[in-house]
Amino acid sequence: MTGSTEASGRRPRTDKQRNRMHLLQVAEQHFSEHGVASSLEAIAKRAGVGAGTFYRHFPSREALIAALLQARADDLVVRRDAIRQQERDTTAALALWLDALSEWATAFDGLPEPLRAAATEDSSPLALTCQGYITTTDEFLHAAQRDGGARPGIRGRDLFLSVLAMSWVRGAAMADESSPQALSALMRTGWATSH
Amino acid sequence: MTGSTEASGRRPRTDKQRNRMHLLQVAEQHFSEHGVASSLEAIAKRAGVGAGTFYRHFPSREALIAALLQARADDLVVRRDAIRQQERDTTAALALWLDALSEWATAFDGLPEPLRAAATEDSSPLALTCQGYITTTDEFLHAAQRDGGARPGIRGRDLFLSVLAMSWVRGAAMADESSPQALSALMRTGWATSH
DNA sequence: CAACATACGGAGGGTGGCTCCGTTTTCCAA
DNA sequence: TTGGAAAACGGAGCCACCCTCCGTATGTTG
Repeated sequence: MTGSTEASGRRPRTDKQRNRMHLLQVAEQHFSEHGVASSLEAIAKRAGVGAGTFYRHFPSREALIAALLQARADDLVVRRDAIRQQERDTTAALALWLDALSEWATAFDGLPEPLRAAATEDSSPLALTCQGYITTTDEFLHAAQRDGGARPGIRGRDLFLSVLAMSWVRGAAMADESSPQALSALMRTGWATSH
Repeated sequence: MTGSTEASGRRPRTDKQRNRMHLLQVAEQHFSEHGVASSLEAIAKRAGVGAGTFYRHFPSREALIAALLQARADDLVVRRDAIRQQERDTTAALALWLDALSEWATAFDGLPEPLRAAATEDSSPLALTCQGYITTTDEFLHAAQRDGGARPGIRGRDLFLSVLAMSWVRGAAMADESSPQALSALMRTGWATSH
């Protein structure tokens, strides 16, 4: 994936690769501690790198987030495939997939915000990622709808956005123990059929 | 309400009142155009007022938002009372109230964000406002639950947060025509009983 | 119309995003 | 091995924004 958009014949310089890796590690740590809205300069400094270098690697906050999520994409694909193979009940499968998505969307504090933006703006580095997961959601959803486990008239996009919304609320409702659970249940009742 | 927390005997200076009114008008306009996350300095400048004056009137963005919402509080109270009197079906009443809340929460772009924060942090100027509406939601909800129109095990707080979440998503899903509707339906299905 | 309280203005300090360009490092070919 | 072109780096610097502080101006009251 490194240098995917570069058409040049020469492979990237080693110091570049090294810096990129290091920045990603530091960013992962920093975002885990302070959320994705925290200072990018702080990350650069913590990585012992100039601001210029940082922005050359990741031109925007979203680009950095996209790069970090890339690493977790594999996990999600694995879970998706595991659900597909192990869970024959399409309704349960959809529920499991939404759980996985929800977990993914709360990997960092404040993550739902840029994800929501990316789900509508095509120009974001995160847009492609979101689009992929929306499609996957659509697949699970269609299967469940075909089997009568999910209401018709709902689209994958709606469910994806709902997951983001619930994850967004969860970030605030942490103080309250039971709200996240209640909200998940409410959402599930929303898409599932009533038997 | 003006000067509610001031215990002084003397009434506020006229220029202060004038500035406050003017700032509120300008802020209303500016937030309507650019959302509640836009620059406060811009509002001060647009109002022809120094930064100091601005912050003396509204020490924080949240304080300004709270003041702006204060004006709309009357509307909501009127709607609440109208629903209580005119709608005898408690389930429909709850639905109407949630619609009203949803409209309120989307008065400005980006409003759900500070509202969510206020719903959990007591120290916010918005906290009291949110708490009041949560209580009202609880009242409508309890009535509906008593009549079997809403599922048990849900709390007003959960519904309030759900409304915020849906409003939050709506801000992004605008490009898409049907998503808001789909999400509202999904949420309603979530709290209503199935008959 | 003092003189006192109150409010105003805007300079200025701090933070953070992002750019630009002189310097350094890497790499490859001779 | 080495010369030099290409690629990256570093951080000074600019801009936008938040917010505070204090000298100045303006109401207010006796």
